[in-house]
Amino acid sequence: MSLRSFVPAYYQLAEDLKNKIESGELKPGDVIPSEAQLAAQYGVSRMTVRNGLSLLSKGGYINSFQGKGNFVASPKMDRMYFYFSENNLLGQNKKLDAKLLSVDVLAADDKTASKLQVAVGSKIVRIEQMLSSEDGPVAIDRRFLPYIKGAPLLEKEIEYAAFPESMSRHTELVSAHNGISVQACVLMKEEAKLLSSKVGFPALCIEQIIYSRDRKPLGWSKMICRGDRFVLKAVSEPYSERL
Amino acid sequence: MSLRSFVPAYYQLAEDLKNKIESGELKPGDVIPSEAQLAAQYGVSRMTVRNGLSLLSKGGYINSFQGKGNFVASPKMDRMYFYFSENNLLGQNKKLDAKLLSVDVLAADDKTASKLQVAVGSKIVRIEQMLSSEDGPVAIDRRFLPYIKGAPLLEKEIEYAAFPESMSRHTELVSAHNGISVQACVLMKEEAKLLSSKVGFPALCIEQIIYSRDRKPLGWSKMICRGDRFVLKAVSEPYSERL
DNA sequence: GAGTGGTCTAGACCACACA
DNA sequence: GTGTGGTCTAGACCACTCC
Repeated sequence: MSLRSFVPAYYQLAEDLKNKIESGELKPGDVIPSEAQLAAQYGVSRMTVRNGLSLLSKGGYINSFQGKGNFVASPKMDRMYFYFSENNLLGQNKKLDAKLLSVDVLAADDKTASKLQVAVGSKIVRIEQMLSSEDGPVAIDRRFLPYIKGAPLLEKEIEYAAFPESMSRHTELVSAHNGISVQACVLMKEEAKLLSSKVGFPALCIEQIIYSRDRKPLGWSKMICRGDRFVLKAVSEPYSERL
Repeated sequence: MSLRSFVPAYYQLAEDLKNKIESGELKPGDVIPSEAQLAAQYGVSRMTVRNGLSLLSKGGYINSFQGKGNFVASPKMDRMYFYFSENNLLGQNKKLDAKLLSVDVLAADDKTASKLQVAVGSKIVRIEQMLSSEDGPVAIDRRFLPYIKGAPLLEKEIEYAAFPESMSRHTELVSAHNGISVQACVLMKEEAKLLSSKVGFPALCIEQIIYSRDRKPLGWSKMICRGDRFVLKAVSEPYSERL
């Protein structure tokens, strides 16, 4: 290639094509010039072209079909992403403050045992905390963990009381993943009191189960959020993975 | 390489390393053998190794640092995603049935104008529909679109009344993206009636704004979902993008 | 058969990190 | 300086699609 600026050639190529896609010059379904053509056009080798195209592919801009060509993809608007950690539950700027309310060791009841896939009556740890923003109380979070003596998870869990945060801190130790369900509910008496709200007011119930790499539940969290102070936001493309 | 099976070499390498990561042999933070070492070890060229590593990188299994090495990544448990379209709002198996209630052309009030970034009083289309599962009514969806005569979006929109579905059908024409917010609310009189429920019962309010590629709002949807029949589920790792 | 993307090689030079 | 990943080349053969 002749005049190389500071950005890699494959990146320039990807940017060029991306711009053509976003400007509408290349529409979804359109075929992209063949890799050989692009290589000639940009004066680079085919591997460099492929490097650029793989960027676009990773970003969801194009799809490749062997023997046919590279085609502009339709944006997947049905797949939504959001972050779920204490730093961004309420948006980028607002931070939540976590206050530990209680830590108990108790026997698992039916529901908890089923969620954690342990025997009914086995020892579990319950951690209760309150999350507040500058506006006041936002949510009550109750976590349940199997009581495993000496498990690093447990000890740190009690020390720093923050569910997804602390869990992800431990993923240095265990590869894990995470499932969330969001439901509408209303505040019960105790929750309303803790959240300085009123019984029957709308709330979000966010349940979270964290699994180990072999799909065993490591923890179960149930968060009750004041409806007026909590909004869950999601977008159809990853926040960071933009080209 | 000597004995090649049916899968590409780079893929085998990626699988090998993935298994080592998932089995715990390689833990998050661990460094992976250098590309040169892997190349020698597997008897392939360095580019082939890099091809395999890029798979792992794309899948979030490893991170690369120039001059340092490739490292096993910690799973990002704070990044959640879910699908939001009528076919999977309630899970994979349940399908929602959409019933068109009304279509009107009216003048934008303050709120709608602001959401759609149009002038107050300008013409907009309002489409109201009810979504039901086999269990009965689930949600009321109200959509607002700028009234643009002859816009393909609008006409099809009225024809097939399904928000994310129909919108994504049109993304063959316009690259677009999508923002959702989820809030707790309670059923108002009219909604309760339509949903065969009662005033004050918990509900989810899901607002969705679809943007064109130049970030102009193309549509605004506000969905009121019966709390007892609607659960939003999200997970921390892609279903499909697995290695 | 001609054209496409998929895989792969055996080198090369560079930018960066670390000692 | 040595080792690492990042970029790039100029070829090659294969599998696939379409004619």
